[in-house]
Amino acid sequence: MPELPEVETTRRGIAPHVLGKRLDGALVRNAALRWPVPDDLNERLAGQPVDNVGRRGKYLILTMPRGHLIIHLGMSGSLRICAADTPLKKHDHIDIRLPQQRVMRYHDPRRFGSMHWTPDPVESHPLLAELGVEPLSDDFDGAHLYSLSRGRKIAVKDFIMNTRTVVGVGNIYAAESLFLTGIHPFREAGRISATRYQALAENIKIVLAASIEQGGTTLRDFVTPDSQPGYFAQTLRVYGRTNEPCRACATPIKMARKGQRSTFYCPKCQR
DNA sequence: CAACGGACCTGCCTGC
DNA sequence: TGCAGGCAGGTCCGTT
Repeated sequence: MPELPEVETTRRGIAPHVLGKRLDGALVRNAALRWPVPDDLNERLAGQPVDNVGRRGKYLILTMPRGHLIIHLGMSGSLRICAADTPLKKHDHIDIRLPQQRVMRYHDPRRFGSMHWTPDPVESHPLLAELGVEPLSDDFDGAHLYSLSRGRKIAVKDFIMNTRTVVGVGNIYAAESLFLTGIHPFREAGRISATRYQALAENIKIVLAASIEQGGTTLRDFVTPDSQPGYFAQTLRVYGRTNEPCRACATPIKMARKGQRSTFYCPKCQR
């Protein structure tokens, strides 16, 4: 489900309900996520106030005096704030218990998401330590993409989706930003000019920021913690638009599969 | 090293 | 109506 805009939308949604609150532990109904949920999660969280609600790439990070709760939503995960006695839906795996009988409820049908606890500096956690730059930071620009890509034969779409290159760019926003820049998704990363990478970096920032403004992209079931859908889907130019006319030149949008993933592009606008 | 495909898991949609 | 097959927003890991 979530790429960076959906995770950021989730972060903003939960923050007012969680920030500064003292957690009353966790209720783990199903610990079988992508990695096992720590069996002492309840004891780790109990009684601790949340000092910060942050994000690194697609990881949400709740910082407490004794450590950090790290949450990844995988493909189908979501968080929702509700009363503790709200009837359970299928795949409601974990409740993070808040004051006054409220909970932050983790729902994840496919269970590709995960939850971790670390008492160490969060950036040293193995899953975060090797992550690339944040796309909306000043560290991310065309020069960064250009220098990292020299000598690489990988397709540019795979290159910008690699979390060591830059975090947060998933299948939707990779396709969209390449369309805006007029770059074919299968072009070799090492054979793209500095000028084009400058434009690509700018378009990645524009697309991600615009989607965050719209509350993310709801394709099937993404909703914010307050149960609102995102509205960026109506802005998509190529993703999911197979055979529909290109918004720039009316050529039918192509869909191609590479590995397990679909990619969408305009065969005329993107070279 | 870099590149690529498989793996994890459930739900939903299509077509026979 | 039932069932098989394909597809889905991520990313780690093993193999070439």
